[in-house]
Amino acid sequence: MSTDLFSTYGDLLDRTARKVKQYAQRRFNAENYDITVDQWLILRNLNQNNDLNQSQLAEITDKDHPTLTRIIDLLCKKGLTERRIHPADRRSFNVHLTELGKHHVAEWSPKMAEIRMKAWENLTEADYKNLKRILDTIYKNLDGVKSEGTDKV
Amino acid sequence: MSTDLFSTYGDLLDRTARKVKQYAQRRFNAENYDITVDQWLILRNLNQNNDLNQSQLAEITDKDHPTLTRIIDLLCKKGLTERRIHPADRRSFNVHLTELGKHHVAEWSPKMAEIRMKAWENLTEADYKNLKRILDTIYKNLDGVKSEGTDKV
DNA sequence: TAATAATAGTTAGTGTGACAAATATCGGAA
DNA sequence: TTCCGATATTTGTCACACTAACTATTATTA
Repeated sequence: MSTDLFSTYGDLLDRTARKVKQYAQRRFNAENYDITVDQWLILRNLNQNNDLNQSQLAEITDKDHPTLTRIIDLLCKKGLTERRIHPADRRSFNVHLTELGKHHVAEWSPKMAEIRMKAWENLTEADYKNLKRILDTIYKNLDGVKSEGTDKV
Repeated sequence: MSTDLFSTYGDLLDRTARKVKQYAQRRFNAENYDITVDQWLILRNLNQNNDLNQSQLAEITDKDHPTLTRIIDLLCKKGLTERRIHPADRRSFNVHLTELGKHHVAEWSPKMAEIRMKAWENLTEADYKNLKRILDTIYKNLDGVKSEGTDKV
């Protein structure tokens, strides 16, 4: 494969991901939803699977632990989640979506879906499937190669 | 189009872009290249088009101005670039790739290309073209809608 | 049981992104 | 010439990503 042709896919991905996030955030702000895109990701996952501990939540949402710690801090400050001590393991917490949290997820979900759909104008379901396949392949190609060539570090 | 099907493309994009960046950064570190992925993007663009001012550079690289200011600060600290006063406009600088900067671009480029290619295993040129078309369409769909619905903000 | 390893989570440091506001300068109109 | 709206860059603040180091707790095992 030609090296040149593929040389900038990383920048392309980066700039598109940023655009998507930025667009969503602006729409959130416009609706006076006091929430960030990443915080919403956590809420959405908690809504489907409440009372996970932070490690499980980090796994599901592809966030690293320090990042998740801070996001949970912010969500707790807003009263949308709370940390409940794990009955059997005092090292870990169950992250619990509060009633207020559930309320906002229910209230905001329709608009969130609408906001997301904006990106798909002029694109088809086949495009989506292709995109998903390609991105998943890229992810897998680069995943789990943490130690490769890192002997000098 | 079904709303559910497309609901998580944002997370998919975000996580893939992060993986690509993370992989590249680890390889950079493994090679003892004292540079970040975003700094490299700037260097690469300067190499093709030296002595742009920061606004032009921000435009080309899709960085906002404050971010670019800080990246240039870091590159200047490393001696890879320097700010030269614009002969006609004292508000702006020409960002100049130094000899050291040029040297590193030349030295590092082959490895950078190799690192980028890793992501494309099991994928074809047609996949790349599709990916580019889809991401560009998404970008355009969301671009220039800054003010839409932002009346409350 | 005491020492050790592994796990859950937090904190700190650096780099980046978005946004708002400040500063300096430029260019044109009154 | 002076004023005023644009332009170029910087600074400050908050949020997130990644690494490394740290605390507390649990599990292992000698």
